[in-house]
Amino acid sequence: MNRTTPAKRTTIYDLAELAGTSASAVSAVLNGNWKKRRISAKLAERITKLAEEQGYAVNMQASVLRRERSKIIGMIVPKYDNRYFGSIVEQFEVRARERGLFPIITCTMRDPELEVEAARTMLSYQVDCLIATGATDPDRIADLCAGAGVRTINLDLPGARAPSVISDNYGGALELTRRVLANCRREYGVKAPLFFVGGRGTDHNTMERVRGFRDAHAEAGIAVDEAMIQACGYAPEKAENAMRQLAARTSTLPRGLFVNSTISLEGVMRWIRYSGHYSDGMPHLGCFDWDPFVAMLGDHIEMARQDVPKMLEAVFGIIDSGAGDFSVVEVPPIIGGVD
Amino acid sequence: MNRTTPAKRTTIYDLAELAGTSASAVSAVLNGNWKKRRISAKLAERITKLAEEQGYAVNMQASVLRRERSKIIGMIVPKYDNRYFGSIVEQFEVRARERGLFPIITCTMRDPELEVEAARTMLSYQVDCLIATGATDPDRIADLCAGAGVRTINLDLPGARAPSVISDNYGGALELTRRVLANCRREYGVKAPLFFVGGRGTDHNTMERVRGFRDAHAEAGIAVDEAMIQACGYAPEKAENAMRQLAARTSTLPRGLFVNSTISLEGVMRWIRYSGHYSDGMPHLGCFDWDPFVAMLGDHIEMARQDVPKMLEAVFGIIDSGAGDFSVVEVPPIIGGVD
DNA sequence: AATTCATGCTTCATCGATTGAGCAAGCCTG
DNA sequence: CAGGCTTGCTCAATCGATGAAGCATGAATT
Repeated sequence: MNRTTPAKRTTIYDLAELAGTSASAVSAVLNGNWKKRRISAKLAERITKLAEEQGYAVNMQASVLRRERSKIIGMIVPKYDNRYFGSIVEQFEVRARERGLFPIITCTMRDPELEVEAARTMLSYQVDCLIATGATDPDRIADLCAGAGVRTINLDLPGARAPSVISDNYGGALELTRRVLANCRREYGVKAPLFFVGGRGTDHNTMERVRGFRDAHAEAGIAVDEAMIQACGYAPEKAENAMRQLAARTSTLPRGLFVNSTISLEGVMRWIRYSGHYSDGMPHLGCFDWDPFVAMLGDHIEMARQDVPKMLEAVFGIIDSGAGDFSVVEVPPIIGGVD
Repeated sequence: MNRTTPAKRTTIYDLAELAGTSASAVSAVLNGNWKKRRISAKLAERITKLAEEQGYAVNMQASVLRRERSKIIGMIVPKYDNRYFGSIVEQFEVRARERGLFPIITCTMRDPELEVEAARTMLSYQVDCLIATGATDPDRIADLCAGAGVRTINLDLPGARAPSVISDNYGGALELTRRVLANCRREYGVKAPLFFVGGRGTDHNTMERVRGFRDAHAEAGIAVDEAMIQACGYAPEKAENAMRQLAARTSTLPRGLFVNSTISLEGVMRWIRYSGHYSDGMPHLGCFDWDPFVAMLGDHIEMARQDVPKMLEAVFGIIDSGAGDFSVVEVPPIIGGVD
């Protein structure tokens, strides 16, 4: 099709020739600072019209190369398979565009190697700022960026070498656990510990949630055995497996579960449906994360919905203010049952 | 922090000086074609080591500016709020990286203006190829790209001026409708039409699904009234509203519904839960799209899961082969109940 | 000894946009 | 009418990477 005419793109030089002026004037007009450069309104208009007619589009590579700031903002994100990360990404894009920044996002499939690789690539593309969302090793990324003089902000999981914006995992888990314990007491009259399943025992969020989980039990005067806490990973299969193993070693299953993400919940629910256990009645569930369909699964479920708008507001607050301290902002999640 | 030392990035010139050689040699070594350029293995190794030590990263803007192909591949996508688009984006990234391409994705919030704006921006960033996913006006985008000599491929919704990869909407809807009709007949013994809700009446996919819906009814000898087809838009609120209106004008609600996306289903389910209707028993549902939690909502639901891996295989097949004809590839969705 | 050839580099123009410096013409001002 | 100021532009260097062309050096061939 276009093989014959390789569609040479219009440049400012082409426009300059057509307008009988210099590339410099064209550039000034097209990037809006023609007043500063004392270009007449007449010429400005002529150039603008020509550019439109010719379907001119700046070559960002050339433009970025010359300028000192690229106005590109990067984000790395683990997955796109749940509403939490989905809305983070959506809001990130909206807010970036509002500020005239160009967002580039890359998904690292929860692979630590890919995370670093992705960060490096983004630096190659001259991002002005990089948001590391749910990164396994945020400090490694912060170091990489510091070496290139690029700002980093951690989101969802905190780091020590850049400002962080996270959920109040402790507070959220504390309240969530309280509610599920109360639900169990109300319906079944039991005062037994819940089973904590999902997440990585090494990550900050999971540790904080476990702490909240423990404290809520302590408040209620319920002892929690080590075996009742299985941070087996986030994947559905892993959570499903943890449930299977739990069932294998206890005669009476717990009447309440604390599930550490919707993704893990996927596995838990699958197991509940197909294992035949809990046929005498659904256990009370608490899920640290929100999903609209989970909310419809029944009245036995409470969720902690992380407050994505507030979190992103905090992130861009840091960006806009240029704050440099490595503090951690904790945003309370919204706790509720079926909405 | 780095305010004092603006962290001047290392360039090939810096490395050249350190290695006592020329920038040209450094470039040749670092981008791998030093054999072609007859650089000695000794020098190559020295430069490589130095680059590593200095934490050198190519400036892609400069590199892309110079080369004729950018190896950047763009995708525009309507939303990240459902599993379908989420997995499209994930797989797109994986496959792009496999081919040494740099994926950039942008979400247009189903806004036709933003779609065009986003396409224009991507062209500015010199994408080699643009995938328009679920675009309202794919041909407009195709024209823009053609003007810049950039390939486009339509995904999810077809266009006339670029190759397209879509689901077999007709076939999927036909089979889905058949199953829901059969379920209704089995459980309730009724031979009444389903209610079609969600989607945009103007888009190809919805029209094809309506066609499948109609043909399945015709097969079963069931007449379908115009009012039973409400392509009211995708948003949950719109679907919820359509249900409300349906209930307001009929005395007996249909025993089966065809819901045109999980997003619309969100609204439908909400209405079912809170309106008080259907308290005598859930209607049989068919949903054109898949979600793991929807699959757990009960045994009254059938889903058409669009085959994302196959679709992306087709997309990259077209990219790899360089095919130029504007044909439409239709990939059959996977139909099933609770998985 | 003269010529050819391979090897291992360096030089320099180039991609397109940006911007500091500079220049010419017109207009005031004293 | 000389000197200064404003207006409206152009020139040319620059950002960093790339690759065609060219230039030494030494080895091989005639």
